[in-house]
Amino acid sequence: MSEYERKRKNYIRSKSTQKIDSPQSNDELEETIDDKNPSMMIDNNILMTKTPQSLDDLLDVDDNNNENDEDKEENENHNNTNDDVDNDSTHLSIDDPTTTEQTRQKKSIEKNGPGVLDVPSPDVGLDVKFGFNDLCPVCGDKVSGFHYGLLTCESCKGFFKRTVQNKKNYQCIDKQQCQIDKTQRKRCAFCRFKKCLQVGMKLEAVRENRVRGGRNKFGPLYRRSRALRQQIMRQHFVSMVKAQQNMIPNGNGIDNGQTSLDMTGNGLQVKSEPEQPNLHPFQHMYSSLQTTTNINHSPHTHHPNNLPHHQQHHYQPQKSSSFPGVYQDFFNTNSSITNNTRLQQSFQLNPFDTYYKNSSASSTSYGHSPPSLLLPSNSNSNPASGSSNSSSSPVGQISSKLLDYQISSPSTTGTTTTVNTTNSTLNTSSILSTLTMQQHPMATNDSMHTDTNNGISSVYFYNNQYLATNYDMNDTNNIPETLTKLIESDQAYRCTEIRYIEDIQQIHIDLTRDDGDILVVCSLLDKLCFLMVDWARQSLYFKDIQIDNQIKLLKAAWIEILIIDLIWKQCQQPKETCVNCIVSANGQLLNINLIQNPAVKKLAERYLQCVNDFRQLQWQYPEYLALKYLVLFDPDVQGVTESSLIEEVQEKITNALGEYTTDHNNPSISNSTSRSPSQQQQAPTNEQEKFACILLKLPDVRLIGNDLKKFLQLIDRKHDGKLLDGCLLGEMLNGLQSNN
DNA sequence: GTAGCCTTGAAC
DNA sequence: GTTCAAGGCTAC
Repeated sequence: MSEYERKRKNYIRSKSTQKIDSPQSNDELEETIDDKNPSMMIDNNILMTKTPQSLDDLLDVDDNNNENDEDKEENENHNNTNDDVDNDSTHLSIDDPTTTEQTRQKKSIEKNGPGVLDVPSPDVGLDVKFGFNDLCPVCGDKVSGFHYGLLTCESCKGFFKRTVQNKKNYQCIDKQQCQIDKTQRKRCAFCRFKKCLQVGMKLEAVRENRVRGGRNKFGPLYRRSRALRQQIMRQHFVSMVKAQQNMIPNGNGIDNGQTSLDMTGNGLQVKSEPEQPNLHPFQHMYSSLQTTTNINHSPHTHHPNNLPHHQQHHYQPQKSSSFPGVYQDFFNTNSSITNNTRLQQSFQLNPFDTYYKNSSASSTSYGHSPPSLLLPSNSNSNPASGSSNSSSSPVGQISSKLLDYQISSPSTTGTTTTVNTTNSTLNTSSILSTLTMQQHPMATNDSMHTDTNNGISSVYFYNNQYLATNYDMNDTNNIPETLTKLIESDQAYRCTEIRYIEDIQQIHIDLTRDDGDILVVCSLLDKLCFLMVDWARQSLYFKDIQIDNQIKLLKAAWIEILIIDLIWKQCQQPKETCVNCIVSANGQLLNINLIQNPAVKKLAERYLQCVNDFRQLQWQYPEYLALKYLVLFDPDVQGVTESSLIEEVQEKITNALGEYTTDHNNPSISNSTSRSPSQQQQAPTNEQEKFACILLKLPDVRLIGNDLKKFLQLIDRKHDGKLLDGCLLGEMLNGLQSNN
């Protein structure tokens, strides 16, 4: 019997001795509140007195039942209190879910009246407890609880503990890419441990002094993880309920706006077994989200230098360390645990580093001059091109021109806006601070139409790179309001962005150069940073956040947003036209076979794989936008003070994305006629999984972003920090440090 | 070495 | 007092 089952039985046993009508304890209530979005609580209260009018209503009912394991059962018991449900029925929910479900639905109808059906508890209807909610992200075995930062099985917990405590040094006899699952997890300890780290298990949670008992400092993070998990479960549940609606006879498969599940007279219809989803990806998504929220932005990052003093000796990845080998390899290859690359500079771990040590002669010259960058042809669009700038770095000097232009660009509104710097402790010498405090020149319709000869064609040309070829802007049917707003906000920005596009498009990258044309690449990235900040500071919701928090969010998310933008752009190109090529932001096709640095080439290959994965998902413009916002609005970013507001936005967008993917993933619903032939050939993704699959790509994006950052930092270091000195890219690369 | 179960104790 | 995520124990 697993620990989980034992606990479950113990729990049921303990419940059997409780009074049925015993009130919920304060602790339980606090935990319930703590794990939920406050808005959900309000909705739940409302739901107590009204008929659910939408799936969201139903969802919130589900949420009421959908606590973490014990909490969930707790709620079930309390929800059933009025029904005088005995403990046998609770027990039956394990052994005979069908019977229990029928009973539950009957009781639900009796309790709520006709037309109101409680959403089946995941425990009995969706088998969440034994589904994606309980699969170890490392091996897929059954989860036994939170261990070292995330939900894992007992064996991986033990394995992780043994490895860290005993300073194991594993080796992989293959290519360090072994499949880790329940049956094969013993085969390769190296890859198993690697996966443990990749999914987010925390080294620092293993106690150096081996003190038993007690709780650790991750409590709040664990709670947040639970909240995220519940959020995902809710979305998943919406997908299934909607899919199920479409399958119900006489349901017409059409959402006529009356989305409440009126099962009057046939309460068991909903019992028709929901299509059992492939649940495993959700577990990975969950762990990925944990990775997203807990690793890189967490104050408890894996990085050794962030560890408590008493644990530091565990993680000194220096050659003389008593803890060598495996950690060096993982710090080297697993960027998910090495966000703060600057702190790693004392040890050589990165393949980029090795390469550049071996090829220093080719990487130190600035001899190649990118004329389009250093001397923007359109001097009119750069009124401050001759401005003074203290930056002496090549990229910094280039950036200053765009920065000066942006700072000096007049507001088209003709009004003066006071920037909200309340409570701000900004370092106004920072480029990012300066940019975020700028009043944004809002778009006007004129900006699209005044220049008939150049403007519109450019706008269309440019927008065609960003707007989905398979997305009809006029088709706003079934688009959640939140996403509609995002789209409007994004479109407004695209009109202003045109000012910079020409400058970007003039860039030319020559990959055949010995140095990979790194200066030009950095310059392009630097400009993209400007555009990204420009985009963010006028974006919906982001404008409402204090500027110092805006800066922190941007510094945490910038590279992932850039990568998502690039991937999106590439996805808009027919696959056949860019085989083995990266579609650069300047429109250039970069053949990765021309990349000479093997590490960079490998990174490029991973990027293209990621692009391919997104292609297969057939993600659409609203989904792309939502993903960017989800990356940007990360409440776990270190030092952010408006976490609840940010989390609120995150949840809002998550819900909207879930709703949209459910409504638009069905090829018959989405605008399949406008898909490219290559897209039509792609097998449509299971509609119940698309939401998860999209979010599942975020860890990949993060890994690619982290490796890219490491690469850029190494390049900069190779040039004594002068390559990116004084430019926005350099500032972004320094991450949160400069802001703390 | 693995993995299931047990014990512990700080946080709640 | 309860919870739950640590470490420990031990059969395999």
